[in-house]
Order: sequence, then structure tokens, then C-alpha cells
Amino acid sequence: MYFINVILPIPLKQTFTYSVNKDEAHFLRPGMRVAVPFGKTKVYTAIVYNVHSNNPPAYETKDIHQILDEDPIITPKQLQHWEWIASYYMCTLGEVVRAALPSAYLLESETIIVLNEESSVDESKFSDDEFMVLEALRNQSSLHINDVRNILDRKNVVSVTKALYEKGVITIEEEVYEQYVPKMKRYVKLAPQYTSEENLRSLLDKMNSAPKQKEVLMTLFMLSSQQKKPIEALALQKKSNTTATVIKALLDKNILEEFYEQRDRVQYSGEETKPIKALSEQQEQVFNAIKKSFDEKEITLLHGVTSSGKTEIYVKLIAETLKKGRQVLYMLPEIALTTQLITRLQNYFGEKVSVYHSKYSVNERVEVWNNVLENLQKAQIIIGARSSLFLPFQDLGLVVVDEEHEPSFKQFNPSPRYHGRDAAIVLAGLHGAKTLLGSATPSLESYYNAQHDKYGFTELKQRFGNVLMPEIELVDIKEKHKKKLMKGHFSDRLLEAIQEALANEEQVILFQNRRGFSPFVECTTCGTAPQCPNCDVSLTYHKHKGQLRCHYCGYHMQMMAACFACGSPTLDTKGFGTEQIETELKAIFPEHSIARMDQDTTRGKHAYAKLIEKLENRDIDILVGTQMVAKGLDFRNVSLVGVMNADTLLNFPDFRAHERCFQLLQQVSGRAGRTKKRGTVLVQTFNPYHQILQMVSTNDYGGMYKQQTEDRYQFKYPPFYRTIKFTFKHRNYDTMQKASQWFAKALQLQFREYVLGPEPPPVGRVRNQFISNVMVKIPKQQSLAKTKAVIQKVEHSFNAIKDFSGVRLIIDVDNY
DNA sequence: AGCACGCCGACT
DNA sequence: GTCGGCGTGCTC
Repeated sequence: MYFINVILPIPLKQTFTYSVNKDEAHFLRPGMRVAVPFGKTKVYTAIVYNVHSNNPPAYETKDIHQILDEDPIITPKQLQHWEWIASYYMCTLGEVVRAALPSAYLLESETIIVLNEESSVDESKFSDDEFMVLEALRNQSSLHINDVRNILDRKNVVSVTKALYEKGVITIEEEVYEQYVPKMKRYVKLAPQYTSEENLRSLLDKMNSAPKQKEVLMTLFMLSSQQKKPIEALALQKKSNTTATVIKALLDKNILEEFYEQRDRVQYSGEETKPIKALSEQQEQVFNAIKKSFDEKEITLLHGVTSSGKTEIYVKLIAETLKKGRQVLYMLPEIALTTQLITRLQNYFGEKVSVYHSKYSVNERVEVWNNVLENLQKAQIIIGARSSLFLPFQDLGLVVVDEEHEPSFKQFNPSPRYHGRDAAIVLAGLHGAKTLLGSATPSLESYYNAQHDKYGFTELKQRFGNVLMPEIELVDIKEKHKKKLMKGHFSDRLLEAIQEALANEEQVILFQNRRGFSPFVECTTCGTAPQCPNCDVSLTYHKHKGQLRCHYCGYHMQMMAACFACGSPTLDTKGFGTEQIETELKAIFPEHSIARMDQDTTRGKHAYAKLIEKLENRDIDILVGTQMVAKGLDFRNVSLVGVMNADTLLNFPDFRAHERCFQLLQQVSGRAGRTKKRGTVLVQTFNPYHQILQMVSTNDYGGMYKQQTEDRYQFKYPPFYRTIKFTFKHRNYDTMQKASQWFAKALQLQFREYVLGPEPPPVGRVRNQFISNVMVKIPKQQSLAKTKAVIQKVEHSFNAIKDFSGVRLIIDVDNY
């Protein structure tokens, strides 16, 4: 008797046991995929966890359906890493598997219905729906359950299919489709019998009557003498300037033979690689410091101001790692994964670079996965977003986490809620690889670790080529308002600066961290502001579309002409977003080209790239945008950056608001003056004396760090305490409230004053779900394992309470 | 997570 | 009286 335990890609804690025969048991190894029946109908792709012969006593095991792999596609190290993720972030292995594997590797069965030919059909007893399905089947012979849904235009089609099945009209099958389709390329070659001189000559003689075909043959000979590679059918056709029909004729006459070969979708076809640039003196020093610190420490933090040339240092480290024959993972936040950077690395490393992120198609991802698994040359360096840490590395030698402070490294939804940086550090540990964290504004936690000798630490203090850091000036708009020096949302100072930059033919970036025209609309007569029907927020006015929109659930409606409540037409907009800034700018600078960059204008596939290109070509004089403009844009000609209102960043209700504000403003400032000329940054604010803004203006990271760590210590936040956040969601307010209160109480029994809440988040209802949060703070000396064990016990009891069964509980470990 | 089974309101 | 709504419980 042989059994396997498998991981199913679903949020269930246990593995599941299936029976296999002797041959299968010998063939199967952990990390292979099998298709298994699960529940009454479904077939899932599962991962073999182990093979054994312990017959589970409590239930009857099912047989597996099919083995899907010849060799494991998941390495033992990966499984180990995934188990760490599951246990640290308190989720199931199945959830990790779902996040980790390219979706083409995780197929689920689909229900197919097929016409039963033998049945005699008494159509008079059919309902309309049944009849429609039958008609469709007569044309198509088989239907997906989804097709049936479309035909009947409704969601629940079980009753219809069931009825048809019972009448014996159809049979129902479950099928698993292989989703990954290798890309095949067609090649042609001369049929083998013509390889002898003699046959070939007589062939060519015969061909005089078919000059077109003869020409193709001659081209083929020419091409094969030039290159050893097989000849692509398409290339031949183009080169000999002919049509597919001519080639087809040659194939039909068996003069040519065709064959297909699998081809990589992701292929680097660039030029030869360039030698690695020599480092500046400063870079060289830092490079050596990093290597020295790697002798003692596993992790090193590189604090390098914007455009100080961090990438060159990474490149050199990567080159050294490759020399040792080890793989490199270069991780970046998704938004910073620009073509600019990828091309730069490809210039140095050519085809050794592979890219992996969510914009890649499922097929491309499978290919990168396989290349990494096989440790191929072209997968020596992986550049990717956080999900690339799930790839099947064989021998990782270096992990670079660039823009280490970026909050987007933390995944929130769906589970696993892991932090890309932290999970990458653990991965590096498993491989005995070194980790380099890089940032211009390191996260407080990483800087703290570096200060306390947990990480090594190096610093790049000057911008490359000694370009000066931009001058940052705070503009007090409270005073400007008083003195009536505001024009719309622009102070006279900002307008002046824009005019000056434009006069010098330089570009301007304006930053406003809110999209739309205004975050709410208010009736000046009765004070009513339209709210989202599904969420507890006011609707944002989008002037272009003439719509009111909810930024939480996507609800939208026509902008009304008069107040709903009192019918008065005296509507006023409150607050402002990028759209309003754009509108005002167009009125003030009608002769200049103004563009906007936010979620609304970068929705299309290439919209973002197009905007960047326009900016590069100087087709845009002023760019208005949200956070998006803060990331990775590297433009020589931007001399002025304006922050429309810094206060919204400061007043964010989060313990990291000040840190984030500092980081964001520093990042935005980094966009200004990347060439010889010193750039200017103007920050408009109502609180010019706010400590954080003062520190931004003096570029005082150290001061910010000191002040913020004091705050964090006092208020018991990271890096001094760990936090775990629990979120409760339910469409009934009372149920949600009771559930969160119950949970908080249960936790308080153990953790006492370290439990916060329950309290509602700033937006207490989203998509008709009421929300409440509970937070646990864990002192450094408290055992994490024991804490999580207690939490799991509480969770277990919670799930056993029937009243709370509909309440969604979300656990977020390190919710920052 | 799915999915089936089972109990209560709006339609033929 | 049925259809179909979603609460509840189970999955090797």
C-alpha cells in the first residue's frame, strides 16, 4: 500500500492523502504535480509533499487521477521556503502554492457536457432552457459549463444540466486542460533523398519549369551556407521574396520537409554586451565596503541618495556572483520595473537576464520558471517584482532588493500577506546567498537593523557626477491665502518658478497625491455631499467624465445638476485632485502642453510607456501626477518639482505616515535636477514648521530616523515591537462588531494591554462590508512561535462559533 | 476556496 | 405550489 500527501492550492491547513500504486510510488517525488479528484466533482492540481505507506485510519483514500510531471518542478528548498512563509505569515501552504506557481501550472478541471448520441429524445418534455442547450449541443457536440451560462444568460445552470443528465440526453465529464502551450516555430529543410549530388542535380534540372520554386531552393542553399541554424519557413519566404503557396508546393512535392521546434517566448535579441562601466572613486569604495561587510554579515543595507549610481554597484556585484556560477535575484517594486532599467542590465549581461512579473503572460512565466529550474544560462539573473522570489532557484548567490523601503513589497490581498524583502532575506539564507538592500530612504526597520549591527551598512552620499541635491523650499500657503497670493491651488512662488522653468525650456513635475477633480461635492445650501451607496466615503468628482466615482468599489454615477436633497443647484467642489490641477494649469498656461499621470490616464496597456516617451521627447512641459511620478522616472530636463499640498501626506492615520511622507517627498524631489543644474523643489503646505517637512527640506534622513524611532519606541511600534493585525468583515454591522469584540477579548486574556481595538478603519464600510481592526503588539523578547500558537488557538475557537461563521477574518503579520 | 445540500420568500 | 436565494458543512 502506497500513499502520497499532497498540497492543494486552497486555504485549508492540512495536506491530503491519496493512494497510489507501486510504480507511481516509485516514480513520484516531492515537488511533482498530480491531478487529484477532490470533493464531489472537482479535479485539482496538487503538489506532492511526500510519499509514504501509512494508511490513514479515519477515512478511505481516493486514487490520484494522473501524474502531471516527469520531474519535480518545485525544489526541496522552495518547499522549505514556502513552509516558512506559511508559518510566519499565518496562512496555509496551499495559499502559498497558489501565489507561487504560474497559473498555467495549477489547472482545475472544467465541466464539459456532451450530447449522448444513443438517447432517444422526447423534446415535448423539455423546458425552454433545456431545449436551448440541446440545440447548442447539436451544433457543437460539447459545451463548457461556462458556455451554458452564456447561452442561458444566467449564473446558476446546475438545475438545467442536471435535468438533461437525468433524461439521459447528455453525459457530464470533467476535463483538465493543459494550459501551457509551447510556442512552436516552423522550419524547413531539404528532403533527405536530395542530399546526394546526383539526385540534387536532376532535381534542379527538372525545376527549370518552375522558376519561382527553384528560386526558393537557391535561397535555401544560400541561407544554409551562411548559418548553421535551421531555416525558418517564414524567413525563407521573406528572403526569397515569395509566397506561402510556393513553399507549400515544394512541401507537397516532398522536395522540402517541414519540422517544428519549440521556441522561447522571452528571448533577448539585443546587441553584444558592453563591458561594465568603471566605477567612480566613491562607488568603488562602497563596492569594497559591501564586499567586506558580506564577509561578516549576510545582509547589507546600502543607503544611497537618488541618482548616486547604485545600479552600477549592483551590476558589479552581480558580475562577481555570476563568475562563481551562481544565480542572482534582483527584486524591485513593480512600478520601478521599467524598460529603462531592464535594458540597462541587458546591455551588460545580455541574454543572461530574465524578467518575471505580473504583466507577463502565463506562458511566459512558465518558460522563465523552467529556465530557472534548469539553471539555464538565460536565467542566471532574474529581475522581478516580489513574486519572483517564488522561482525554483538552484543555487542563488546574491539577492538585491532595490527600493527596499517601498511599501508595495508587502502583499495585502490575497493571502499570503508576505513582505517581499523579508521573504527574500529568508530565501537567501536557505541558499547561503548574500542580500543587499538598497534605498535612498531606507525603511526605519532596515536602518534600525543596520544601526544595531544586524545588517552591514554602507552609504553613497553624493549624486553621481557630483550633481547637487535639489534645493527644497517650503511654501506657507496659509500665509499666501491670507495675503491673497493664491491663484487656484498655486501660490505666487510656485507659479513664478513654473514660469521660469518654462522660459528656460525645462520641464516641470507637479505632485498631488489624489486623483480625480475633487474628493467630494457639497451642496452649499443644505450641506449634503453625495456618498457611495456601498462604502462609507464621499464620491470623488471626475470632471472629464462628468461622473462621481467611488475609489473604493468603483461605483459611479452621472454628476448631478442639482442637489439630491434640496434640489438647489448650488453645488461646490471641496478639496482637489490631479484633474483639477491639470484644469487650472491649462487655464494659466494655455500655450504649454500639460499632461496628467495617474491611475485614470495610465489604464491602457501602453498608456504609461507612451506618457514616459512623450516626456522624454519633451512633448510635455508640465506633468501632473499622483505617487506614480515619484517612482523611477529619470529625466534630465526636469528642473522643478512642485508638491501641491504636503499636508494630506502628514495627516494620514497610520503610524508610518511621517516616515512615508518623508520618503515620498524625498523620492519626488529626486526627480528634479539630475544634470549639472541644481533642481528646485517647492513644497506647498499649511504647516511649514512641521518637523518632518523641515527635515525633508534639509535632507535630514538621520534626524527623521532619530525622531521617528523615538516615537516608535514610545508608542510601541516596529522596529521595537512586532505587530499582527486582524481585520473583521461582515455585511451586518452588529455581527462584525460582536465578532471583533469577542476576538479582542480572547486575545486580551493572554496579551493584556498589548491588544488594541477593535476599532473601525478610516473607511468603516467598503463594498457593503463593515470593517473593524484589532491589533496585537509583540515585544521583542516575547516568543513569536508561542504568540502565534496562542493566536491560532483563539482563531480555532472563533471559527467554531456559529454566529461568526459568516465573518471574514484576515490575519496580517507585520502589517507594514 | 468551491460546491452540494437544505431551508425560506417571489413568481407561474 | 416551484425556483432560486444564500447559510452550513465538507473536502483525502
